[in-house]
Amino acid sequence: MSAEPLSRPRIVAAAIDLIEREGADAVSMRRIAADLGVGVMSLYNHVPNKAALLDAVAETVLSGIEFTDDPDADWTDRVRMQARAFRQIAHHYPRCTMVVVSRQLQSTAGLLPVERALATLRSAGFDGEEAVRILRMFIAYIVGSLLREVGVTPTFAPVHHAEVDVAKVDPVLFPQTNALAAELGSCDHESEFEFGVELLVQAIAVRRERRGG
Amino acid sequence: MSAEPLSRPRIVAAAIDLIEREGADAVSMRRIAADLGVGVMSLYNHVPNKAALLDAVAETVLSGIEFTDDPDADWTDRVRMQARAFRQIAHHYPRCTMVVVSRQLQSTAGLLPVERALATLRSAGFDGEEAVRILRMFIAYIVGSLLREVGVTPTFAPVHHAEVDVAKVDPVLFPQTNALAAELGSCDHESEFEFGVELLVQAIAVRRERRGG
DNA sequence: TTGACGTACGTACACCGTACGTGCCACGCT
DNA sequence: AGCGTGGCACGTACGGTGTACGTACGTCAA
Repeated sequence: MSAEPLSRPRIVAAAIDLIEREGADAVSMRRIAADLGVGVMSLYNHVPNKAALLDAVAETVLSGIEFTDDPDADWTDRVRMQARAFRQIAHHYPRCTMVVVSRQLQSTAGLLPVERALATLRSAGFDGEEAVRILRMFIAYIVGSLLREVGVTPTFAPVHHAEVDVAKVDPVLFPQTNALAAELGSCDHESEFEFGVELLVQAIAVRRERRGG
Repeated sequence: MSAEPLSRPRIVAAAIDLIEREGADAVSMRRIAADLGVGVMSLYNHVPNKAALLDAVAETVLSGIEFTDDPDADWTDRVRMQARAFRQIAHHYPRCTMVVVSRQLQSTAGLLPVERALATLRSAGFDGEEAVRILRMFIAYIVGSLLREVGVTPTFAPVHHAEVDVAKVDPVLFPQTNALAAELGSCDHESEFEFGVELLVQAIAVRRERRGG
């Protein structure tokens, strides 16, 4: 039926497509095989098992990050850009994001952003230990932000936007939560993300100056 | 066999036990029933389905947070304490952490920390909108940190400690990563977490002063 | 020509979540 | 006391899952 002869990249692409269309829960070897018009066990000629397939999905998504690093720009701008690059892929493959962050992988795809970030921080004057600490903090913040943004919707629910259902919060037990229900209920992910990145960038900038960079 | 008559709390406790002993992947209704010495379908008299059971697990774990909030303490200390409280439960239920962060729940268990944090931030002089933004940023950082700390080990692997395998990194393509392999390979989660919290606390403290709080 | 090898595929097994029906028992009402 | 009723434990069964294994069919080397 299909001219091309079934390959690992084709299988991974089908998996990514399926995840984006129907969510990570819909992924099964049988389903992917069906989407490719192929027998189930044929997949195992190219992929050792399902876990490895999901790892490959994560790696492929991660390697799609577009880094437009400008060495002449201010280091703070470069940090900002790299943070946004992570968020871009999460925006491009929203349903895959959970898969990506769920599996830690030490492939070159995951290492390239690390290399870029470390280089940027070193060029900003931070020593190795500090660069690693700062990188880890940024990664933690970005991962946490993307998880919130993606919403971790297990089903096909149309992105239930309200974090807090106003009607259900007891004003006596939770006065603050109730008073701020409007703010808690809506969330501009873009500006929220930028707010955090800005705070972090300025915090490490202050730290750099104080150290006498 | 068992004297007590099967109840929702007993089921949830068995699930938590199982997750901590063998990981989240080992959880199945049959397995939980077997651990309780009970028929599989008996569980469904107390829990509508597996997803709801995992939600209950998350809620139970989350409600185990011990808040020792001191209203007389400096607001920065209170923020630090609340951040550490989150990390404590992740330390106490390491394998459950992924389950907790994977499911967003709007129960009172999840709302109480929110209420506490908002109250603290409001008492520090931040207005509602800012308090929500800051809270979201802290949650993102904490969630991201805990995910890294937990390691997201799907199998029973003995907490593979090295993030970067030194031998596999090409020094030409990844000079920074290679040079900092030692720092990247080991991670004192405690001090790493504190570093981030401190940076965030100081960043929002600066922001508060600048605003004229 | 023949052998080996890689690939596609079907079958089979153990396990999963859970819908459904059945029997038991403890209770409230008459 | 007799009876109805409702909740709980349980067995069975169905459609799904990952994947081990055996098989058949290409293509290419000797």
